[in-house]
Amino acid sequence: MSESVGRLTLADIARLAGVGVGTASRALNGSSSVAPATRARVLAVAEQYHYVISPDASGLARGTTGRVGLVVPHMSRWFFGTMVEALEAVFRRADIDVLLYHVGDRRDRQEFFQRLPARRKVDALVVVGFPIEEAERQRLELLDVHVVAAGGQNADYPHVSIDDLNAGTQAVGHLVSLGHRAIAMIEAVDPDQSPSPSQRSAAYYTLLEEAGIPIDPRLVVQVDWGGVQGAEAMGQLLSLRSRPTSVYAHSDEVALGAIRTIRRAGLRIPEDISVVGIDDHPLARLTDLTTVGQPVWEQGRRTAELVLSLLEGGPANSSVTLPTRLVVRRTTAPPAATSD
Amino acid sequence: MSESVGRLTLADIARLAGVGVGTASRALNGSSSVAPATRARVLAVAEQYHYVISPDASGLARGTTGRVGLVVPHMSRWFFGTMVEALEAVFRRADIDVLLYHVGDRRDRQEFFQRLPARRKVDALVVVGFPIEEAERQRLELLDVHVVAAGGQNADYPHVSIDDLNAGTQAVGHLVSLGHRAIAMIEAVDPDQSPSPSQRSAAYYTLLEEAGIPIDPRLVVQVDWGGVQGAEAMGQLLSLRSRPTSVYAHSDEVALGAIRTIRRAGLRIPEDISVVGIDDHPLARLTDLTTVGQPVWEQGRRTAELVLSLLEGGPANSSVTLPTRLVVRRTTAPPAATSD
DNA sequence: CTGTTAGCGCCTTCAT
DNA sequence: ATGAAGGCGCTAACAG
Repeated sequence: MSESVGRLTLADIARLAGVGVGTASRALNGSSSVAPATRARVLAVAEQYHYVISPDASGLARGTTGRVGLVVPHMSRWFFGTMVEALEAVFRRADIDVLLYHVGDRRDRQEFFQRLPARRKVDALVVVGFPIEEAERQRLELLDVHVVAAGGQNADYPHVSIDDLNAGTQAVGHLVSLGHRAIAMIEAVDPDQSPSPSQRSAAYYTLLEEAGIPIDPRLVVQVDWGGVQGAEAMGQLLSLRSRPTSVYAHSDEVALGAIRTIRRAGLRIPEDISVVGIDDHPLARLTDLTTVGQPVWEQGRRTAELVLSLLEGGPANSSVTLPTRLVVRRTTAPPAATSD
Repeated sequence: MSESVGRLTLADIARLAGVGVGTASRALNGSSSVAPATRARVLAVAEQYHYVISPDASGLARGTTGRVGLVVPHMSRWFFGTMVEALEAVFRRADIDVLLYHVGDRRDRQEFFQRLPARRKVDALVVVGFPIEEAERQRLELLDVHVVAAGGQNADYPHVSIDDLNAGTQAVGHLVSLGHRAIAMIEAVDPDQSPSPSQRSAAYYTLLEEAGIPIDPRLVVQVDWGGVQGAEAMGQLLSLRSRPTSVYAHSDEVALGAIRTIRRAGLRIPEDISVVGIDDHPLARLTDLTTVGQPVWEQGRRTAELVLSLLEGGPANSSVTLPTRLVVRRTTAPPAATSD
């Protein structure tokens, strides 16, 4: 014999099992119309020779890739990592492979949409955590596959995310109802994204207005996403003549940075200053940070399920908004009584 | 005309450009032997119709997949995320796609090696951050592709990583040279991994012995990887009759948890207790944690390059060990003078 | 340099 | 239920 080496093909298995390639194929794919005995024989041979069908050849003939692409702007951040984990988990169960596309900075991103490296390689694309611009959307059409967005508002595509406006309202509302009036906000923007007007910020303005609290522009600081930036922003806030009694940060990571600065300045939390973030990052629990939790894993899971549904011809208009919830821990309290 | 809809094929492009499929193929693939004018024409047509070659069909004919698989035990942790980012960056530049396989817990892992979902789908496999067991190694042979390990000692495969023994030595050595003798160690083990005897622990024992410091088993606590676990371990350490003057944690995340417990207990760092970790996690900088930095991105980059080299027929025995370096910040200091 | 022709490994009618 | 044959989209070897 000569095929002791090299990869066996379907034809080999068929011959070895004494059937035609057609039957072999059907048997391996669990097609209904195959005699149980025949199937067993084929399966046995395949098993014995450690044979598995070539997904690429199969896909070529079938017209599908069996893959989905994930476009992610960050990998080393909890939110995105968790999201990817959830997505992968669902896709894996459906026997779909995950192709990873990292678009770190603006250049990566531009190149991704220009070259479209995912062309002809995926059955669907999941965009995680950033809004698609119109020009990008047009490029994506060339992919000619389903596109869904996860964890970011993307009006153009079916998406699953949280209600940022509501999340922000829960955070700021908590501060307001605690009696705070000098409420600062640290806006976190992704330096590599178009600085879209955040709903998390909108919540702040709306709520303060409703509470009859005049907006003090000096209490609003905008920084790049991240702990160090949060720390710096807080430094700025502390240097203010009339220091805020509370801080609303757009994310826990930023909040943690702020907390560090506050502590270093010798101030106590929450006695002197209250801090609230958004996310319910694992570190929030560790540091007793009051925050607005968002179901990250769930967002990933639902997104993947949405994709699977679309792949099976399901309706394309089924976006999902998941609830967030205020998690009160120990970085918030009523403001200290002052002689103001 | 009829092919205004549906995906164009190479044959279409060839016809449209007035050449044979062979020439079209060569032109698109940048093969040398094609008249500049001809190539230009083909490229123009392809461009005009937004045509790109089918990677799967191409791969089928060529015998390669153009993909590599990444096997990762965690996605939401900084170390792994960064690693993946680095790997992806290099592979992308080489026009190689990245298939992601997440093996979270032991069951995932077992299933991965049992089913080998990557079979026939990748040209190489990169195992990130965990040691391969013998049984698993045998299964991997069925993949019949290059396997390389990143960020973990895998004697069986070419790998790039740091020298854990050395890293630990730098950390503990720092404490010893500072004058500490009551040095505690918080060992971090991944609950989903085989609890291999860590070199980071070996460093501790060796160094203490060399310094003539008797080993006190109560000063060594083993916990699952993570901040909360580190915090708990520290609680245990603080409840000891003779409290340690310093703590060596296997990772920054664990160290940060420990720090939290220390602060909560009303003790000062580094005055009352020194803390040193390993990794140089971004948070370490934010929190002024003394640590032993390891070049994570670099490990990923080198690993990917090693893979590319292997794919081009390079030597298979070129493992790489990257240096770590002590980063002294503000959580370590000489022990307070006692009347001991 | 370029056109033609076999495959690459599998799926899917179409008959039987 | 099963075998035979055509086709999926592309590459490579061969003649020119």
